[in-house]
Amino acid sequence: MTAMSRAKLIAVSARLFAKGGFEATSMRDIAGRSGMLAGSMYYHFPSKNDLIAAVYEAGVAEIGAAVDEALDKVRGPWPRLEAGCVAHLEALLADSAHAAVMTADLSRLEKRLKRRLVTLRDGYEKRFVELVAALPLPAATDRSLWRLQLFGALNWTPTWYRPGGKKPADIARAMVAALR
Amino acid sequence: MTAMSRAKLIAVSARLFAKGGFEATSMRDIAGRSGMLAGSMYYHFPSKNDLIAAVYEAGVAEIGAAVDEALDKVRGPWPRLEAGCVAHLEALLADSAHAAVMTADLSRLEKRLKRRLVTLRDGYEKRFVELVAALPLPAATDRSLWRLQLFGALNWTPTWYRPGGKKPADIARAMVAALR
DNA sequence: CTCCTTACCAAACAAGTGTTTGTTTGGTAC
DNA sequence: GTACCAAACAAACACTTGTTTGGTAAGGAG
Repeated sequence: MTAMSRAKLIAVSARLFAKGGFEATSMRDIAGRSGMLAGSMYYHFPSKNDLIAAVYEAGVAEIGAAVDEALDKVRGPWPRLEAGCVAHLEALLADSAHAAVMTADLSRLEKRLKRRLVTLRDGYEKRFVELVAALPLPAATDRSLWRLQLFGALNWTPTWYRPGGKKPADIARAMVAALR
Repeated sequence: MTAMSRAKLIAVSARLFAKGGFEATSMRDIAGRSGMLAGSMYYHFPSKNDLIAAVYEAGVAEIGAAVDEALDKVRGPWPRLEAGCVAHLEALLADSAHAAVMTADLSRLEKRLKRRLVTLRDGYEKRFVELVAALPLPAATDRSLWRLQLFGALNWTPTWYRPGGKKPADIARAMVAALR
């Protein structure tokens, strides 16, 4: 079935992209771990860029769904922000997940592809813009910068996080609390 | 003179590494912008990894000196942390500087090289460990996580910062203030 | 004037890149 | 049983990568 191979390629790609970045991961790497040869992937995806886009889209969909589900259960501005951040960080640090590609560096991708991915990412981050807008923060607060600060701290965690220490959810909660 | 070409290669490499990462920047890129051919660089550096190490070392030295100088002028735990963060962020966002390589991703470098760079980086960050240790924070605060949160927010800024908006120093001050 | 070092060029190397091509396989529909 | 199609293989494409090699102009030392 087409769908099965396609899904497998996306899953394998997500894992490799998250670990090594887009450029350092070759089509042969992905193909090998998916049980096929590099050329065969071009039956499923017309180019590497299209594969990257598909993986990113899957990642955004996954983390977006996780955050939305978490938000549905909670009421009140601060608890909602906290729940969103917990879901966000848990998705980022779950090694088997697609979502980790979201912290990948987009700067050296082709302009068209980059625009597409940035649009996807912005659509996801809109949730957090609204969550921050609902907070009762001091009037002088630059909410845009405040959100970037929170997001930066969360998105930076993959660079230092090691399984076995504090749990992702506890990290996220502590970070929200520190900014409160 | 050896020293001149060497310094030029390091400066050019720093700029390109900061913009495109280590892997995406080729020896031919660097050589071309330095007025020589790729092979000629091997007179100055035995390998690309050695060049990377030299650039990183220069970056750490530069940002370390900037932070130390800023700290010398200020007294009191909070003002000192603020001054350190301002110097840190200004060095990161100054496009001509070497220091921006410090936010580069080290994960896919060779293990030996990575260890060397991590050691350099830890030596630099020690300053901030001490700055945070001196703060009068609530007893329950996890200072290690608190510092990682601050550093993450600062180090993430290069991904969204655009010249023309808030000045780096103001961003750094706002981030310290938000965590206070 | 000769010798030697410095600093570089020009050209090639093997390995790896994304991608294209022609062909083969297994299965399903008429 | 003949057609067709999905899905893959095998091999090559042109190109880029870090690195190596042999040669060479410039300049100072003896």
